[in-house]
Amino acid sequence: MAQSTSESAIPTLADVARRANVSTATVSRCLNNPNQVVDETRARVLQAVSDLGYAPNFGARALAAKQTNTVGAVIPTMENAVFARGIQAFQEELGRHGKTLLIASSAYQEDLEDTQVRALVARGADALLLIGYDRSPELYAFLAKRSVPTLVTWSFAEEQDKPAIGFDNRAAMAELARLVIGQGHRNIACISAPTASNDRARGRVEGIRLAMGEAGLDADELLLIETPYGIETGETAMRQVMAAAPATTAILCGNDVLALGALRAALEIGLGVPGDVSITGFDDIEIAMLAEPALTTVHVPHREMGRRAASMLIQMLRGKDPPKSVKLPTDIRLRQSLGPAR
Amino acid sequence: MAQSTSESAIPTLADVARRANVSTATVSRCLNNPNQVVDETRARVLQAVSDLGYAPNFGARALAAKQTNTVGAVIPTMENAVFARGIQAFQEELGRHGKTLLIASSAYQEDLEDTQVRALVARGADALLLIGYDRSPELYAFLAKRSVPTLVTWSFAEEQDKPAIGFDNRAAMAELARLVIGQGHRNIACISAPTASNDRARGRVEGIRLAMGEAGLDADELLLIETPYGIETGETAMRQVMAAAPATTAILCGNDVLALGALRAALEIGLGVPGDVSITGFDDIEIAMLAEPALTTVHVPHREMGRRAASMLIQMLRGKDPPKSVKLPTDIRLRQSLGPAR
DNA sequence: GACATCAATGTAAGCGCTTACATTTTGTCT
DNA sequence: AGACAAAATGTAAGCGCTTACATTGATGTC
Repeated sequence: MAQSTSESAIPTLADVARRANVSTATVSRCLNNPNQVVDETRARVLQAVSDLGYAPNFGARALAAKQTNTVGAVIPTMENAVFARGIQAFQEELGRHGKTLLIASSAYQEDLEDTQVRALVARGADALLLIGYDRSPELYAFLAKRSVPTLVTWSFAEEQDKPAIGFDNRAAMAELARLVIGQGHRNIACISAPTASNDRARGRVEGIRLAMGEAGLDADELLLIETPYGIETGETAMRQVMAAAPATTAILCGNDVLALGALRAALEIGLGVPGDVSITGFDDIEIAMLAEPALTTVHVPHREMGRRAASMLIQMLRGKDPPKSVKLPTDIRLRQSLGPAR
Repeated sequence: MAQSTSESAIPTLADVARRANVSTATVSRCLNNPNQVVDETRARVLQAVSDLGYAPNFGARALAAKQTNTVGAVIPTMENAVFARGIQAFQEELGRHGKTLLIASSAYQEDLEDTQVRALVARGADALLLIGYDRSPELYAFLAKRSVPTLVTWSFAEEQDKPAIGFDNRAAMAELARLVIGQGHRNIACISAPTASNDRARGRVEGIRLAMGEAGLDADELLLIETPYGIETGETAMRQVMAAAPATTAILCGNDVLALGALRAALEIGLGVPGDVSITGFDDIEIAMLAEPALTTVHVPHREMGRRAASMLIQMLRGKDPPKSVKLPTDIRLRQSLGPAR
């Protein structure tokens, strides 16, 4: 005594077929191409499905159909509201097309990202969303070999040939830096996320240097502090900046969270913002506007990016010609944390 | 001409076996129980694996082994920093035990949660993490039938028998409300997330009513506005509150984000906080401390909750006796947004 | 009425892996 | 050196599903 319709074990396609008095093929068709099956039969099958509480076995399905309707994404962290938002939009759009999203996080570690990408592929991700360009050639080669459509996002660089949808971190930050310099600031510091294997952070720093150069400042004089993502770390970095270079009047931060930390540290130290020092961020997360003083920052269309990334990936999945990369516009949100140099 | 070692197709176990001159069983063992294989053979196999760029097919593996080392989680949204943080910790701990996390989000919709849970199970999730208790009996029945270990989190209620790790939303909010009332507030309003199918939100509202009752206030007089998660929605709700009941002196919000919105609206309307009205939150997200004035709120140990949830789930997976539910302590963070009634 | 056509359904061959069981190799003991 | 146990490896049967191909039966045509 083993298999039987009434067993309490997990029901399979065959159980459903038996109960509905049809073949497994018909059940399968009911589930995947309902209109290939005549109404009456379909009703009977669906009834059996619900009677039994049947749910298809994903692994078996993937194995047989050689596709999973699953898209994978590896993001540096979920704690960053920015990724969270973009990914949420990405997921919503995917859902609209019947695709499921698998998320993994790399904790900002390149080797972990490598592992996660492979895990996602092994899991059958039909396509992948990756943040930024920076990763080992081996990984790219692996992806190419498995021919997994891959879309780079949160970054955009003319010189890269991989499909991407993002924005020009360098140009956006340069624009902001020009504004800062235009306010008379000459002693500038930057608090950035670690730039190793993070082209976005690197691009932003480069943007500052670019604007400094244009203004006749010595870009090498930029005081740069790299520190992991976090309000606390931003605070600490800010203290270091002011200890190392008390004459600093403007601190451009690589992202809003770091900027928020810097802001807090400034107030704690007794520095007025923007009276004594100006502080800027990047990303324009919701609270940037709520900070006291409100944070001048670079606004990025995260939700749009997420949504369009999904569309592009779906298009790639359909085997269309590789889509041309998209550069999304960013714009500066001028708020109180930036003022003229003292 | 089709299959062959040098084909550019995706390599399978059989390809590896052929190249290493062993059987597929040996390759499988090398990958799963390395010490069952003699060193020399293993080296040869591993070499073949890397030569070929082989990665196991997850679906096939799940199908054959009947387990996936995957844990699923359905969260209401990723945009809420609170879930993001807890889940991040959850994932880290799972990773330490060789498990992978699959995340799905329900957008705060009960039916979507149902769908997602089933999808996760179909995908082979060996266990599930769910937020709060509220969901249909059918879903619970389904989970029981498939015998998927399930852990409820972010909530804790004595009267529930499902394994859970969380905190007592009602008691925590009641404690805060007592403090507010202790400051002389009598005209109290609450801005809450929608309470339908959200026992956490409901518990928090109940907590306020409880404290009001204790203090001899009429709990029915509590002005309650329900609105989705968001700073903007919090702002709107705050305006409604003050329009409907200008005498209100304290607004208890169901979460920090709503409170931040309320705070902003208050300042816009020209109300001093806490001079004219006091505002409190719940969750103690990072920015609660940074708001101006800093937000009085209930601190919740999210990371610890996530970490311990992972441990519990792993224990459940090992088939240990069902773990007893855990109630984590919360504590009030008194900050400037709460002051005596005017 | 015989036959072609087409829609609905059935049959059965895998998909890539794990694992129980069978077989071979190695090592140990007398 | 032979016998035997243990270790290493091989063989092959599925796991639950999709799908190419085969079969059946209805409908329409001349």
